[in-house]
Amino acid sequence: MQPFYLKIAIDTPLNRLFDYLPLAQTNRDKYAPGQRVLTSFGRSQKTGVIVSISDSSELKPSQLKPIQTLLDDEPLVSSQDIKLLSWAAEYYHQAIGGVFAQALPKQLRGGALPKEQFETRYSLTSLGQHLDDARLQRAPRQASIQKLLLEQTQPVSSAVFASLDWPWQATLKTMVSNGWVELSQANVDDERIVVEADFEPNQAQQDAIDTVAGSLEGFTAYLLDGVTGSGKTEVYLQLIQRVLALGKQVMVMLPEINLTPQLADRFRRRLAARMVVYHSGLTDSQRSQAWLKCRSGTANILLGTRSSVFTPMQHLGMIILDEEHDGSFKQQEGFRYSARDVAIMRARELDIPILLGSATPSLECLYNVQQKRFSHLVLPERTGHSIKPSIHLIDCRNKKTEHQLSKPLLKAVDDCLKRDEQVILFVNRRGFAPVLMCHCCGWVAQCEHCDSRLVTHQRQSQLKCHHCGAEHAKPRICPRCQQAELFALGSGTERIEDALTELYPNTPISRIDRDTTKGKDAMQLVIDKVHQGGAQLLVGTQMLAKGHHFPNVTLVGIIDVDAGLFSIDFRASERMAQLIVQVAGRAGRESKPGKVLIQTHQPEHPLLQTLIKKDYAAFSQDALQERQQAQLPPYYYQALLRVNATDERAVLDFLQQLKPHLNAIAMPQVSVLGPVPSPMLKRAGRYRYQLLFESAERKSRHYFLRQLLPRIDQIKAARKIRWSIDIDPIDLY
DNA sequence: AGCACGCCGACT
DNA sequence: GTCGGCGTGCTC
Repeated sequence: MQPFYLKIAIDTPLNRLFDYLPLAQTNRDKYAPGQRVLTSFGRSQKTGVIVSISDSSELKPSQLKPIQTLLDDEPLVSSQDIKLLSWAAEYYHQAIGGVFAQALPKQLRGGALPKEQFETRYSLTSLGQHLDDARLQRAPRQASIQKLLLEQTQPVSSAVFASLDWPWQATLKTMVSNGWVELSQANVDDERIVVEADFEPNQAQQDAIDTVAGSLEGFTAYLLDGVTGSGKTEVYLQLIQRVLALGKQVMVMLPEINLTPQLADRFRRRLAARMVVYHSGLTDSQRSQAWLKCRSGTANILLGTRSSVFTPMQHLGMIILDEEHDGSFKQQEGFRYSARDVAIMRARELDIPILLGSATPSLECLYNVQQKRFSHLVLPERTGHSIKPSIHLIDCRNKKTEHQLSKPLLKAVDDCLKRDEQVILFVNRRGFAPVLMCHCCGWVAQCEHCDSRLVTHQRQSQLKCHHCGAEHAKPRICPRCQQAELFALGSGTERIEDALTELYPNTPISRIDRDTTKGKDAMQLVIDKVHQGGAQLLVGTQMLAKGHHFPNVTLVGIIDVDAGLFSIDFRASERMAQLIVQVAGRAGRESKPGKVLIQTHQPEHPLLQTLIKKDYAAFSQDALQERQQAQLPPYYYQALLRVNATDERAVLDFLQQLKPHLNAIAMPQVSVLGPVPSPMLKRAGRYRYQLLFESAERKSRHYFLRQLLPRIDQIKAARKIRWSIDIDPIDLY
């Protein structure tokens, strides 16, 4: 018999597949790519996924071990998904085994049986519906259960009995054995009644629906561009209905967990569909159940966050990704990827449409629209439904401010509070102050683990690194010169909150940032408080810009917009504009449109002017044009090579040896920025350099890295140092 | 990445 | 003697 080898993806940082022998006396047709296997790997045991089956191996048969167990008879991962995962591993320079591990829920990764569990549903039999009154009077518990079930029009889960304060299980069991209550197995979350009638779309919505519905077969990326309240969700709903009618599944992705319940409710009221939600808040078994139900087709709608982009779907017919511009679609640590871009790739491979929705589209997407790679669907503002807030700049040049609050802003706050209305003050920075400095010697609190400055958190008397999460007690004296003259520079939400408490001692103030909304219900408590109405002040970070609408807020103050205009990060001004538009959109209602005041020292900045005089669309056009005129590409692909070692010379030697290689493979489209000057910093006895690669072309970046990485391996000095590569997943297909 | 092996100095 | 520090090499 011809020997064959199993190429297996195993969860290890080593970026390669591992060859294993099949079990003794087994035939080749027992094996298929996508099956999980249990292997002995090194000294430990690991589960892996068969990626391919091959006639050859680079290792001698004596070096190979057989697998220990074949866990699946049928492939758990489809060949299309194997292709997608292999692509993602290569594209994001990640170890393939790790990528496969991420794509499987924890239980399945551990080798659990891929068995769907179905919830039991209860309904009355016709016998149970017409029980004798006298008999029920003698059995009050049975009567209560019958009453609950009589109210239902379809079989229900045991959740309906939750209101009973006695052990209903035994009584129910009796009723089942008497033939009064019937058990059935349920699909997922399909216990719903469609209460809302179909909505009549307006012309723009209808046009968008018709355009997409006209080409449900075949890949197209659509940018659905519409301001808050223009009815994007309605377009989604109608298109979902059409795809479901074809017997296919739809994947709907949102940037954050907090946004899922709202949309899930809306789906339940409108769609008679079998929906599952998938996000990091689920338990392990909920996750694997949701995953399996998407895979088998038991569920036909998946509503999920970034991590759900790899969920297998048997008959996926369309992908919808809402708030396309949102940074939460990027996984920033570990396996760095952009769920938006993976979703686009997935749609392309499956040859199905993908809808990217946003009120403030990213420049990459708008550029792709310009290049005719994406199709642009615009929903204009709906008249009379939501009124555009008025935006004004406050020129802060040469003006006195009280804790960064200017006179005109405070005047507007006063007026607003007098009218019993509410105010949002937006500060895009948590904590008390971003810099802690010594007045005597100029020492600045720096994080020793990374290159950022430590932020003062006065409430906990701590210094925190917002980059890597390091925390220290706040020192009382300067660690360098021992003088007790430390002062906090700049302000974050805590400091603005303090200033407001002083200025408005009788007005309720809520602070909304990651620190105050950590608890399970903390966010909901704040929202409830705000919805009670009355004069209130809300201070917060970008959390305010997402999800919740505050109808009684009529004034939005943006404390400091200048940082967004001059950051080295080329995406800062775009993000700033998105935030202004989003925060503004959260406030006011038809009868009381919001007013937005922006404090700035750059009132004549052209991008700011365009944004306030026109709108986000004009701003983004200008921003793209500005880059073109400066001969800059619309966006960059970035990669960061981190090099560190125990002594500085080793790093310098390494860089010296790397230099000729860089010269040999450098291409005009790729610039090597670095070593980045500042980060030559001592870090627990280690020295560290960073090389930043920038390229405007995806192809050249990948070519470059593919050439470079093996050369790094070749350099002997590399053995003495550690290096890692980090790729900013700002990529489109 | 982990983890074991092995070589060397320090200490009961 | 032997405990443990970390430099080196390996995982099919």
